[in-house]
Formats: sequence, structure tokens, C-alpha cells
Amino acid sequence: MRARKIDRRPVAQPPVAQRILDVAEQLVQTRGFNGFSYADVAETLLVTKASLHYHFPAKADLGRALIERYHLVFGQALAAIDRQVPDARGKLRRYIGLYDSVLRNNRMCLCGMLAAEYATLPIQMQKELLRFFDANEVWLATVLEDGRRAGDLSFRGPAKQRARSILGALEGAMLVARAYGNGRRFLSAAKQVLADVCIEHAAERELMASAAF
Amino acid sequence: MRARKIDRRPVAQPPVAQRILDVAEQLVQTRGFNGFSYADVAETLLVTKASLHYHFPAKADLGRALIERYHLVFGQALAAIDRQVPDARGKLRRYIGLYDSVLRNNRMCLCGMLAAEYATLPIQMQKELLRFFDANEVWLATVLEDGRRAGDLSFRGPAKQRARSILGALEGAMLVARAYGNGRRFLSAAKQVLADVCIEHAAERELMASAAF
DNA sequence: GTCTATAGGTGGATAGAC
DNA sequence: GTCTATCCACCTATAGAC
Repeated sequence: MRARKIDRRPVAQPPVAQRILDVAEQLVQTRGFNGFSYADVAETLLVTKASLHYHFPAKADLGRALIERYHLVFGQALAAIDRQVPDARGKLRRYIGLYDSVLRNNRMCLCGMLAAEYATLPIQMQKELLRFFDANEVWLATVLEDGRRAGDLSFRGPAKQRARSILGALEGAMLVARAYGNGRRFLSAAKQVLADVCIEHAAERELMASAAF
Repeated sequence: MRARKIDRRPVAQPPVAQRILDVAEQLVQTRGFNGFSYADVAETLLVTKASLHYHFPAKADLGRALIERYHLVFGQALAAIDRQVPDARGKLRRYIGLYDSVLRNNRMCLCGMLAAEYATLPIQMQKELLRFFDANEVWLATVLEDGRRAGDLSFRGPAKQRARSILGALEGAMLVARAYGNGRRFLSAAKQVLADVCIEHAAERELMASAAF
């Protein structure tokens, strides 16, 4: 039996490409895609710019990888919510929690940030960006529709439309709240978004209460 | 009596500084403050970069002037609404119309765009930016509070809080809609924002209707 | 006020050694 | 895979002539 090789890795570390993405992601979420450079990433990771270009030849490649990973992780988070939370209101609360946790790190949603810079992005990034928003809307619309059918939620009009306005409202609330450096601003707005898909339900209760007495 | 000098100006034109601001504004609203350069403005106006620096020595000066003018014009528009429209719902509709007209030119709200780039902006621009949002919130909160008192609007909680969530919702709806290049997305979301401050009113009507029959 | 010319820096990206 | 060295385009900004 052959002796095993000694594992020289000091500690388990994520592969280089991942660490690059981690740093770049933070930079894009705070400064924007046009607001950071390879030099910024290199300085943080104590490597040279040339080394970064080995992993991501062009900035567009890095940007595309950022969106794809973000989309993937976000999708996994949504799947986890679906597994763990049964009711629609609870799911929406958790969904809001995802945004809130991003904002707590003084970051903007990666894709909200990129949406602002949309006109300056490589076409590939533009496409991936819309795919992210599409996926969010599909998930939200499903939750909304199911919640309404179950009587857990109440709102007018198509669920798809509601999903879009909720997505926009959360992105916008985040955008402004981060400028003020005030996370409570976001949570306050998010709670109202949530209340707005329950409000008629409350009105129905009032109706029933007034009918009872 | 002395002969008058011939007016050599071909047509009445806005002063140079204004034309610079016009071009820069359009560029910032579409590409962001970090996404345009003096060279872009110079090329459009057929002047040299050096000439621009005469009017706005540093880019920060240009940026600050942009926000101040935007704030001023926006304030005048709000004052016009107050003069022309008596009811709160009508005022909100006109307010939404302001955003819509910006989006129709494939632009993002100047200050929404700058909010995304907030972390990279000169301090002076950051301050002016928050002043703009503050003014919007004050106006909105007044409209909301007056509308509620007059029975024209109906919503829960402090008007200030509603004002903030409406501002965020409109900025966010704009942000996403512009990426999709679809103005209807914005209008759809905006209508829901409007409906959400009338919805309980509708519920009250239902209540009264059910009480009557 | 606008120009030419240029400084001084940073951007993304590549070649080739190790 | 990471490095050194370098390229070239572009950036903000200034000096000084007209």
C-alpha cells in the first residue's frame, strides 16, 4: 500500500476563481461594474492583475460569471424557502430577508446595481441580467398565485404583474436605503409591500367583524 | 442716436453651461456618472475637453450642478402640480407622469442612477443627492397626508413612511423597466402603487355597499 | 471662452519567463 | 498559475496662446 501524499494546503480554501468572484462581487455591489477595476481585486487578494486575467480573460467574462453565480445562489435560496416554508406570507418574508441580508453588508443587490449600468454592459451580461429578473418574477408570481388561492394572500390583478411591482419596489427601496446608509428604511418599505398583498384580507376581516356585531 | 449693433446670434440658444449640462445629464441618466467622460460631452457639442473644464473645472463640479438643476426643475414641476391639481390622487398621477416622461426618453431618474453609484461619488454630490430625495419625500408625505384627511386617499401608518416606500417603488420600477426597455412595465407598477393608497377606500365602499343592501 | 498641447495617471489586456 | 514587463487607449486636469 502506497503512502499517501502529504496535503500541503495550510487550510481548506476556496479555489482562486471563487475568491476572485467573492471580491469582485463585493466591489460591484458597492461601487458598480464601472466603478471597480482588476487592480482593486488584485490588491485585495495580493496577486497581480495578469493573474486575474488568467482566470477571467476579459472583464466581461468576470461580469458574466458574477451574474451566473449570483443567480445560482439566489435560486438555491429560493428552493430552500420552498422546502422550509409552507405558507405564502412566510415565503415572502423570507424573500425580503434575502434582500435585507445583502443590505446589511452595505451592498446593493448585484443585479439591481447592474440594471442601473445596463446601457454600458456587454450584451452577454445584459442577457444574464434579464434572466435573473425573469426567474425572480416567476418565483414570486407562483408564490403570490398559490397564496391567493389558499386564501393566505389577497390582491387584485394578475400575480405576474404583482410580482413585477414587488421586485421593483424591493430593488428601489434597497437603492435609496443604501444611499441613506439606513437599513430600517428598507425594512419599513418592505413591510408595506408585504402588507399590500394582505390588506384586502384585513379589510375582509373588518367586513366580517362588522357583519357579526 | 447711436446705431444698434447687429445681433450676430443665428438663433436664440441656451448659454453654453446649460448645453453642457443638457448633454451631461442625458449621459448620466443613461450610462451613469462613472460611465461617461468629458470627451463624450465634448464630442457631442463639437468643442474641446479643455473648454468644458473652463465651465466646470472638475467633474465633481459638473455632477453637483447636474443634481442642483435637476432638483430645481423637479421642484418647479411639483409646484406646478400643486397649482394645477387640487386632489391628492390627481397629484400622485401627475407625479408618476414625471417619472414616466423620463423613462420615455430611455433615461433613468438622474438621482436614482446616482444612488446606485453613491459610494463612488464626491461628498458634495452625495449630500445634494439626499437633499433631492428628502424634498421628494416631504412633498409626497404632504400630498398623502392631505389626501387621507380629505378622504381622497386611504392607507395605514405614517404618511412619511408611505412616501418613502412610494419613492423607492417608483425608482425601482424605473430601474428594472429601463433594463427591459419596456415602459409599460413601469406604468403597470406605478398604477399599483397608486391603487395601494386607495385600496382600503375601495374596501370601505364595499363595506358601505354591503351595509346598505 | 475656446483652442492646442500635454501632463500624469489609470483602465483593460497581452507576451513570455518561471 | 503566477509573475514581470509592457502596450495602448482613455481618463481628468492644467498651462498658455489666441
